Amino acid sequence: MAKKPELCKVDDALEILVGKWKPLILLHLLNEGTKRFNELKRSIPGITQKMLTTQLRELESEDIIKRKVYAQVPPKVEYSITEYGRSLEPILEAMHEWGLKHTLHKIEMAKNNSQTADE
Amino acid sequence: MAKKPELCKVDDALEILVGKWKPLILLHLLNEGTKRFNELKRSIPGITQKMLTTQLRELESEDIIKRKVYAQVPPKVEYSITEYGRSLEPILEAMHEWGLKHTLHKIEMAKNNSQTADE
DNA sequence: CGGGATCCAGGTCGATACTG
DNA sequence: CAGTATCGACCTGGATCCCG
Repeated sequence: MAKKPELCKVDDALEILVGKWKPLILLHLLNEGTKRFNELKRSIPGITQKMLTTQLRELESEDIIKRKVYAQVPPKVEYSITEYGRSLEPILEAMHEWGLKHTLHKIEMAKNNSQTADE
Repeated sequence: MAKKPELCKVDDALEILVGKWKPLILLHLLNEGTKRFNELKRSIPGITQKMLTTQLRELESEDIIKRKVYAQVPPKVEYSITEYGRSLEPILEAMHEWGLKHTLHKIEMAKNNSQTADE
């Protein structure tokens, strides 16, 4: 852990990951490689076209994903993880593992609280 | 990486960490142990009392930090990381390291873009 | 097919003032 | 000292409609 709070770069990493759909988008591209726009849209139930577009654009602007446009009709656009973006995989993995434990931890906390409340 | 997107728990971890001041608060408590309310406030320039209070309350509700109140006048309240909260340290560390690299990566990208623009 | 443009609701955050 | 209460600005995200 860095000893100088004023040099803390955690927020820089968070900015990349924060966004209602970004973790899911990254998960799909990491697991399944290249995907087209509508493939992604179908893979992520509930997302709107607008949100998919904006979140993809934000990830692209940070060089996390790559956008490849084919000059043809009908249009074809493919998205994939960049080599650089793949460096986020361990962090996402760690957060997922922690999230799993946290789910169990919350159940434990709820049990203890109800016991205390019963006394 | 989990193969089932619908079971992705990254967002659960993200929810704990997201908040304008939470990484900084955690960093201070991880590095320096127990701290009083106003000690934290002084350690984090720019934060308001309201924000410090609400972010501390949120972290406390997830069992990440512990709040100890001394029944005395003037009031004295101490905050510290819980054992459970300490399990976040590797993730924060990884995000900090990634953030450092990302800062350099952005500089590289900016160089390449300006070169391309010059052509 | 893969978007862009617009409008709007809800939440986050900051400034300020007050309190036991 | 360690909060709480209130108000308002800003931003994110959702719904909807249009376009090459």
